[in-house]
Amino acid sequence: MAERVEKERNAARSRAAILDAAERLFAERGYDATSLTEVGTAAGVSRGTPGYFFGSKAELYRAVLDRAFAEVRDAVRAGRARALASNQAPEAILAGAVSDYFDFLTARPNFVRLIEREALSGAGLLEGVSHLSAGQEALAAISAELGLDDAESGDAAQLLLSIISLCWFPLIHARTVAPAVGVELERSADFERRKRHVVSLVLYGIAGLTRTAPTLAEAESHD
Amino acid sequence: MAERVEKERNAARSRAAILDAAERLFAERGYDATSLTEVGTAAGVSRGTPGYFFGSKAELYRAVLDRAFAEVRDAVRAGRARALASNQAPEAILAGAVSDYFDFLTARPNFVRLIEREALSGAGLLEGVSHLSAGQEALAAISAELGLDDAESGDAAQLLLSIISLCWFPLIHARTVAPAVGVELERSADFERRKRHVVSLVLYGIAGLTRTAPTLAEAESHD
DNA sequence: AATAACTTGCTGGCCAGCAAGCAAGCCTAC
DNA sequence: GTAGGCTTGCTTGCTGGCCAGCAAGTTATT
Repeated sequence: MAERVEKERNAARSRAAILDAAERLFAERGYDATSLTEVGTAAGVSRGTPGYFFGSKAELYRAVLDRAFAEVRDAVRAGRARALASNQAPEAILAGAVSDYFDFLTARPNFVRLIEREALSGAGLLEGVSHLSAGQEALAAISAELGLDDAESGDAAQLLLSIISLCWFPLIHARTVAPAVGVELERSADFERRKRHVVSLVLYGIAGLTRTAPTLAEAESHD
Repeated sequence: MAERVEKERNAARSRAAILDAAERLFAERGYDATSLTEVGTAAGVSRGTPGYFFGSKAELYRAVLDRAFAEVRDAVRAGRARALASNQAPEAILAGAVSDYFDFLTARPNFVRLIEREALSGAGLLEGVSHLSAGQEALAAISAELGLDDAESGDAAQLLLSIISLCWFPLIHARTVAPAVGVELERSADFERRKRHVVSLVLYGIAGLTRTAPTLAEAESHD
């Protein structure tokens, strides 16, 4: 068998391997529960190499986050450009965007888990990161799509947050809350059904929200 | 100064204080990042007392989860009973339930964070816990409320999961995703606005979903 | 072309620090 | 005085950071 895998020295390759391994381990087990020894082993290098390249565990973690955010930001931009280029109706574009976002997150469980862990840890690192721009771009896109002016963009932000909530949640709670309320999310067909439900809900919601004009305060009928 | 606060021996009191402190610390910092020394200090007992009462760190954690779940299950039952007793229209009941659930979670950040951390850690402990019953009860309530029979209860489950997603997310991501997309959640007025949006979205969604009869497959207009 | 001087990728031993768990013992209420 | 509530001393295991060192290049000099 080919035991002669790849043993030539290659800093770029090692760095990338370490980043990959660290991203997976940090996402799966969390920062504290991941040792640099494990990262090194998973990356096919020695215990000391992660420290050699990244200085400290904290800096390695930071590097993992930076790379992940950069990837997401690029994807959001690409998706927005694609939506702008197409000449579909606003509702179809929205439906497509929601569907694409759902798929995007589903394909990147590491990213979702990393952010989730960050949120639980106080999110100190996220504040400085350039991630905000991706959200702002998405918000502008949705406001434009729905034809809302600045005064109403608060509603667009609320809607965007709802879309994110709906796409995000199944990825975290596929084995906790979802089965507890009778939603299976084991097979990909289950995820497809979930996605269709989310898209439908968002579309019906938009229809209702835009019908009820500027502010939607009077939709409330409770206490 | 009154250094003589409360020094009488009281096992029940100490147990409860340890559970309270552990719940807070586990929720805020996570399992790994919380030491039994910290739990003891926060509970006003010594380093060794948590171990004395609960045997091990893992068993203490388990006890924290059990107590939290029991509280939630009771709250769900109480809320359901209240809804059944009232004679409001289905939509009003749903709106009230969503609003109440939103408030319930907002008042229990520890619970939300504990479950979130469990979900990220593989959720081994949640499978056995009696938490499932709360979800099933809520599901039955919603199905009955919307007048869905068993064949359609899958849609009710999807809707329930959406409601939970929408109420859950702002609590986790008030300082991460929410500000990134332009939704402020700092003050309670911000949370009120968010709650109103969620209730509206759910109501509009229900209107759309129930209008489109048994299965809502054809609501899809994308790829 | 050959060799010496130097850089860079990577390893593994060492150490300080901290956490969990155990066990022996102290203190208080009965 | 004794049982149970509670503390404290200690062990053991593990982690991250530091560092010395080595080997595989790379550059400069002849």
